[in-house]
Amino acid sequence: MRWLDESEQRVWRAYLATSQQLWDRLDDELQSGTGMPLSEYEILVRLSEAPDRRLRMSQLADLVVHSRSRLTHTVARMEGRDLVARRPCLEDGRGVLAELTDHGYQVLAEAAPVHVQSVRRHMFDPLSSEEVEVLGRAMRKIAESLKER
Amino acid sequence: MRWLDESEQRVWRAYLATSQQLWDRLDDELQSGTGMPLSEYEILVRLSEAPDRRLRMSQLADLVVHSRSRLTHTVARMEGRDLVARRPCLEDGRGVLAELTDHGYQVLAEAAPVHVQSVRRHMFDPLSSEEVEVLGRAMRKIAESLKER
DNA sequence: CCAATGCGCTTGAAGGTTCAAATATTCCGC
DNA sequence: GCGGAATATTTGAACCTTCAAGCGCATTGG
Repeated sequence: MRWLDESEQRVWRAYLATSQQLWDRLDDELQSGTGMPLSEYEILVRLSEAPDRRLRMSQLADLVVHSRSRLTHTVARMEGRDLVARRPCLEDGRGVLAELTDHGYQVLAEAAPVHVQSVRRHMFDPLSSEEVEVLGRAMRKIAESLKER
Repeated sequence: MRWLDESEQRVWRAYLATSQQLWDRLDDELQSGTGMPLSEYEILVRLSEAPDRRLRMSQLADLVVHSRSRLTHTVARMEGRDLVARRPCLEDGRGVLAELTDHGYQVLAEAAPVHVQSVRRHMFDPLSSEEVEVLGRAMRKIAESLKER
């Protein structure tokens, strides 16, 4: 079995710590600007981009990388705040559609600039365009490899 | 206010989704191999590297990127499983030292190969050495920039 | 000295996520 | 069509994290 060498170790730890810190910061900035956690914001974004602002629960879960169960609970809470609504799916009686409400759209429209600014400031501004490019490629390669097995 | 363009958008989403999936996968593989979540494993690692296998609670919290409160609760649970012990800090009566127990060390030693293999497989194997290098640099730059404000 | 303020950590409750099991519907082979 | 396996989602309890408040020790300034 092969261990990580010094420099791999450094990369791995930088990645691990920084990815947490970055998430925490973006989440904080969004929450203090809008009261909404980043994980819920992502749900609004995905719905807003879908045809008729609707998606099946499981598609949505995959897009935002949540478990089915987590999404069910989260959507239930968001439904209570009138951000999304649930509708039965006509093509498949087992399915449920989550739909962005008008109010949800409003909230999203207010939150978006706050979030975009955070992302720009903390992720893109510190990096050269070459670094951004390689980072994107690296993440896509990792994602690709995660799909196998 | 400047929005993200197409390609920035792609990078950002690839980063966001993949970093979650990667964490989930590493966590799953560690848990199914050892029963321990990755977040607790990280605590054992940091303690094992500290002089006398001890660290102040707040240093440890910073290293693993947990809130103080979260660390208190987690260490309490781990203490119950005899992975760590708490000792008073002699230099500062307010402080508490978390110390790795022998049993904790054992558990760590068994878990480490499982985890290292996951990291190698899912993070390093898919990337060229140039990509690894740039990824490390990019994450360090982001971390640096997060420190300011 | 010793009050006042701050720091390090903990507490308990509220909130969110996971886990295993339940429900309902569809799909498949016969 | 019908029974059985598979799929989509939900449920509720256990578990973990966050949040606000609290406790005790340390430090500082008068």
